[in-house]
Amino acid sequence: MAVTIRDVARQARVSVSTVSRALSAPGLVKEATRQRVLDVVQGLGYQPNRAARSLITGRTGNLGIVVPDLENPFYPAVLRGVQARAREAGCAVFFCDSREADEASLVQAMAAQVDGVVLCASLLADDLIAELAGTTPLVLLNRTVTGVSSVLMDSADGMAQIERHLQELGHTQRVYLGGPEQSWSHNRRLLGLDERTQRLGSFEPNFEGGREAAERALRTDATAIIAYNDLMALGVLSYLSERDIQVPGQISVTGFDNILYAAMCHPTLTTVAMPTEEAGRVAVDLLVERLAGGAPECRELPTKLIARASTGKLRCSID
Amino acid sequence: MAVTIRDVARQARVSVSTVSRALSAPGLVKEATRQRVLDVVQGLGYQPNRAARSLITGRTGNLGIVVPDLENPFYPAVLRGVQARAREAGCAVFFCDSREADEASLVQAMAAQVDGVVLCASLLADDLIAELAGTTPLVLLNRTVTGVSSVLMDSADGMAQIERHLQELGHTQRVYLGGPEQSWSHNRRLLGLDERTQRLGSFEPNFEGGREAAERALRTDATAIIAYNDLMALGVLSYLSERDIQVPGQISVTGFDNILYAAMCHPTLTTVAMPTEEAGRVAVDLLVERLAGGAPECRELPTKLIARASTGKLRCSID
DNA sequence: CTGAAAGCGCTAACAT
DNA sequence: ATGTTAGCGCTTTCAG
Repeated sequence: MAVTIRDVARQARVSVSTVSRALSAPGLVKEATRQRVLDVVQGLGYQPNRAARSLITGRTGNLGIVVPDLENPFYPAVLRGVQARAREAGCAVFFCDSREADEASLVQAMAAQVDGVVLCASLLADDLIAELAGTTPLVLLNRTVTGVSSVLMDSADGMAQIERHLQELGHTQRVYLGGPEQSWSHNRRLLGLDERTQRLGSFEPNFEGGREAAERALRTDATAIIAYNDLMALGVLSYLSERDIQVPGQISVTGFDNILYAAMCHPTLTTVAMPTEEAGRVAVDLLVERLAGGAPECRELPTKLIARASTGKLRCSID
Repeated sequence: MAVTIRDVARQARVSVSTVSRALSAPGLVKEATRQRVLDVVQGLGYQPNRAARSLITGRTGNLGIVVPDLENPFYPAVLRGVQARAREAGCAVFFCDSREADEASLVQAMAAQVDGVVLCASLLADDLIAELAGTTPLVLLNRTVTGVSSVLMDSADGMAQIERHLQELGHTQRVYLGGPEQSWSHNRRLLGLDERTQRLGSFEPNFEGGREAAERALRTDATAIIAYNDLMALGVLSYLSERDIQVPGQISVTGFDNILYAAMCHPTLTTVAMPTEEAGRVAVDLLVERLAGGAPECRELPTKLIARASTGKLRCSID
């Protein structure tokens, strides 16, 4: 069996309560005693049993995060931010990809063994989320529900920046390839979209979705394609390249998220940088504040256009 | 407070032990009683307290995974496999990116609250890993240490397939851009490399590393560049594209891993498909077997060349 | 400042 | 087949 608090107590010639205090309430113990205990702890390699501790305190020291799609590099980036900050707060973090099961049951399952969970880009109904938030401290990411903390990225402004950029380049015929209709991000982006920009359906927010969308987009007379996210934009790029359509010579393309790959593809993708890691960190901050008894809070992080090679000045196409 | 086993017992008019058995040893309880208990459990929304359970059983029902770099799409893919299988086994999973801290301490920290951990592509010394494996059930991924379970992907054969492919295309001048020297995968790939292929240093296994490596590769007279992994290959592609070097017209390029982007980039990348998700699942299987008292075991998964557009027949370059 | 003792919610003997 | 009971390792009153 592993070394327990009793072993430490015996060897340090104090009671178990003193050991406990020396570790979790240093102020309540005489410095000399504390030092002695700490030495023994060190020597024995004692690690408090978390199960026993949380059985009594009701806290686990763990957090959970539920993301919609680990395959979208956006989420691993959020994960990293979450993990980094959680570590600082002394928490370990569970993860779940919600393609495995429905979000609600995943959150519920996690709730049993974490102090709080970060739920990303959830498509659940408002009341369901509110209900979950009643069960376990919840922080939403790119989603809002009244009374629930959330970390937002300013999608509307990001989209507005794209529109401005495209307009400066002379593109009057623009088309937006939409993401999931219920998605908060999609709807926020709509807010930043120029009313003259044509909206085209709702597509899967991935590479394949982008390819499908591109096919539809080509049937319009648009000279600029605004994709819901980078993954879709990549699909668009791939589709156009197959058809030997020059980007940005004939058509300009923009993405959204600034995933790593946006800088690696050809042509490099004009997109909107999302503060993903930062958002992950802030989500943990909000969770921690919540656990400390704070009120729900929303924080919106700025986004920024990254102009790259996939957008260019409008040229009169000759065909 | 949440509903406890006593509440269930009271309402079902049985003792707590019967409730406990009805849930964890169905065979020991009369069907009728069991049903009654289950109904009450359902009605009350009872969820056993995991801390209490693990305090006594010594099991947590949790697994951990430590990866070297979440930014490499390879690892999110492994994560998904791990999570999927872990869910089937009723386990939740913790994750850690080892850029946060050194692998050993991460594993050690996890060990305190999981039944076992999957350690991916570790660069730790053999004896350190063996030591960790003594502390907590461990399964290595793409790494071997005697006496420790591991899931391997056949890198040597994958590399051999690349070599064959390139040779069939007529490339006699080939250069290999190496990954981290201590890395098991790197060394296995070396095993599949033709002895006539030139080896070029050791680079960071990411996009930037690929760009640096490309610059070096261009100083050789190679007509085919074999990159350690896809991320590096993408860096190579980007570098060559900037210098207007045609791929595969002037130089062929191969990657390794078959990350999603390998199919999205331009030209699409010839690479070796790694069974990432499968490996994640197998890792969990091995862990579960280990926990059930099985002996350490190694499992090697096959790899497969995916020929795409970045490789082509050798043409006499005119310059 | 320190110790003794009472549980946290559950499982696993041990009875019946 | 079911009930009783003794802890798992820890924190936290309550006394001193």
